[in-house]
Amino acid sequence: MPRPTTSAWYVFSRHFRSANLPTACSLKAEATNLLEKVRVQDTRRQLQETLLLFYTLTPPHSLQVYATLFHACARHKCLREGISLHRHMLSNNPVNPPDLFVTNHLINMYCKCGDLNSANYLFDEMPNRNLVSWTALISGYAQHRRTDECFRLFSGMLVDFRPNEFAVASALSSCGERDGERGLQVHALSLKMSLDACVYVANALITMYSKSSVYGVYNLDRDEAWSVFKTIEFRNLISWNSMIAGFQCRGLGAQAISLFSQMHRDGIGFDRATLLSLFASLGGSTNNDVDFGLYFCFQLHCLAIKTGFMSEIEVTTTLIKSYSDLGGGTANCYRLFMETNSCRDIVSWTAIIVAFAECDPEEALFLFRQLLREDLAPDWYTFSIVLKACAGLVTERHALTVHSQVIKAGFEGDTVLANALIHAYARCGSIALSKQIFNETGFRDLISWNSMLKAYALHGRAKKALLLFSQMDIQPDPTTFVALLTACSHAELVDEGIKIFDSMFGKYGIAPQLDHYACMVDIFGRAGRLLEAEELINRMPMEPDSVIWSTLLGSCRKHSETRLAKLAADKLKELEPGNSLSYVQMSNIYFSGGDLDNAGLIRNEMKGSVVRKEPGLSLVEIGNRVHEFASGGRRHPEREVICRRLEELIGQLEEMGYVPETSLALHDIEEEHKKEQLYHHSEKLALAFAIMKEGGLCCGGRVIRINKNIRICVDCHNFMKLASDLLQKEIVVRDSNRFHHFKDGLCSCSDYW
DNA sequence: CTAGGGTTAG
Repeated sequence: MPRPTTSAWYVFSRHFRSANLPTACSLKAEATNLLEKVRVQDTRRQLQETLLLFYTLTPPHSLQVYATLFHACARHKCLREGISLHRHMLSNNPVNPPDLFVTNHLINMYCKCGDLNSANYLFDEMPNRNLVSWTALISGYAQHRRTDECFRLFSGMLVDFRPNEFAVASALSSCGERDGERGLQVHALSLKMSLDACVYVANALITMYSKSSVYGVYNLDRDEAWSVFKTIEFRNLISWNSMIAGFQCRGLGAQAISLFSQMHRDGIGFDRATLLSLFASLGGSTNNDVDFGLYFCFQLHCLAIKTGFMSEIEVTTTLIKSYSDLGGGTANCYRLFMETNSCRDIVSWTAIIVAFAECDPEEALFLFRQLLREDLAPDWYTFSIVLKACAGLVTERHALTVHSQVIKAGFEGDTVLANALIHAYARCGSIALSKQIFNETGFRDLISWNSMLKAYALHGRAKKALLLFSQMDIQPDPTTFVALLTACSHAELVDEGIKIFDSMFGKYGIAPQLDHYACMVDIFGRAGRLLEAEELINRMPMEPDSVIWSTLLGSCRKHSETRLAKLAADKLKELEPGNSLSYVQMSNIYFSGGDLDNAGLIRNEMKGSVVRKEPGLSLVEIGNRVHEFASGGRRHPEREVICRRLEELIGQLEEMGYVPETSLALHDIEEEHKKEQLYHHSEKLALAFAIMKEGGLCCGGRVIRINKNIRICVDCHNFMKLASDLLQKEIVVRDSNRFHHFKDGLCSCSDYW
């Protein structure tokens, strides 16, 4: 697709680049014309070059030119450039009183760039305002989710003006997820004023209804956004884009794609906004699988390359996000990021850190350090995602560092960042720091409470969680109850759990979802009340998922309940054929029950299939370096020494009464081999390594932290308890499920996990 | 000038 604006710009810039300034200046009239085109499609970089050129031209300039440039600054969110242009205008074209037209542009520019204070100031100082001034300010507040101010402004406007379609549209655009009521009122107002047929209003209605639609099973026939879309007589590109974005924000990727194909068939064409919504809809979709998403992501990526849209940083940024959401590989994301090269900004940096944050937090932090070396200031988006990466690391060292950077950057006390810190400190084992942040946060939202409850649950502090819940001063949501029920299940609080589960709907009107049923199955199951767990599964209003069955299977394993275990394992195999748990657990159950034949059968079945047991991995951090241990320890270069230290330790522990739990191991090999297998579980190797390198331990050498990818086994649990006593050290193990704080021979979980 | 359009914690 040819890009006329680009070629026009190049004619202009050639004269400029070749330093042929007289020629360029003589093109001043033409320049105005070209500047007009700059605002339509060109990139931020081209705007910056245009501004450089503009400053070489002799003033005075027409206000029209300033207005055009302010518009371009607004579109590219170039606040710094906008401010210098504003100053330039004030010193070269002093107009008193300020021109209404240009001031409206200025308000728009400051709004779009996020400087609402300046916009508001200009607005207040205006001797007279028109509808556009009001509308620009309202949409500015709308874009920054300041709903209440929007409606105050809107009512203020109604005093002096009869709203037109733009004013109504901006009022609609200010409605957030929870402002459906107000949205309806504005819709009614637009009907009264006969503005509802106007495409501007209809487009805003599509967006408003998409955002505020109720959750539940999606039904196209009951989609208000869709019914608005269908009735628009003359749809424009924005109508289509808004509808695609509407599907996107409800996670309906397949619908977004099918609307796009219809667009294509109807010959509508598309722009970058279309692509942005489409990519986002594929990444965050719930109604189609990953293969579908990756397939269309790739197709659209090709389309974007062919049509030249990959030169736009926004398109690349959102594509990075989609590929990372769909598991398209961090390497691909990184390649895309590298291609952005010259126009990288803080948002694209944040996107690439997002791509790494969960699967490779260390790489994410490495990227963050690289970012700090650039001339870009991390914003609170960046910090929140970096803290998420910190939560995936072994020690709180990184979280502490980032915390100090958050303070230096002036974001201290920000609720979102406080929430991220609560989460990060808790995940790194420092629940005291979580609580400190929680206490010091001036404004706590639902996520703050949920994060703190979750932190207590993770550390098995059920009583504290329940106490905190009783102090909660806002409406809980489904996540609140997941945290509470998890806490109960980790502390054998069966009756409390039942009470909470019943109160969910009875007292708070929240219908239990799959997560909550899984927690209840866990509560019953761990406590050995397996029949009650089974009964609950049978009367669930929805189909149990793999989490429910693997939870039940785990409980059956703990209480050697073969019949239910077989049922759960079969269901799990059906739902997740690749999950090794259904084989491993079943074989263990048979084995510990002495049924070697069946145990062997299952193991052979597993060997014959493609399913492989997830290898146990433990991470321990020594002297600012993370060391990874796999079961058997073959990977580590210092394996020999570590094994010798471990054997020495085992000898000492055996004197204290440590008996290897060989009966629980998976293998029917020789007793000695079994022991060997157990001895070389990754967390034991990690511990041996940590005490070998004792000098370099963090936290004053008192606490050893180990992160594990799967649940700790009974034997390692016994081992850690005794080791904490022998070594007089606190050992903190985070497994896939929760934290275990071992101290003086005891574990914080009271052996119930 | 004003409707849609990149990164966001549990």
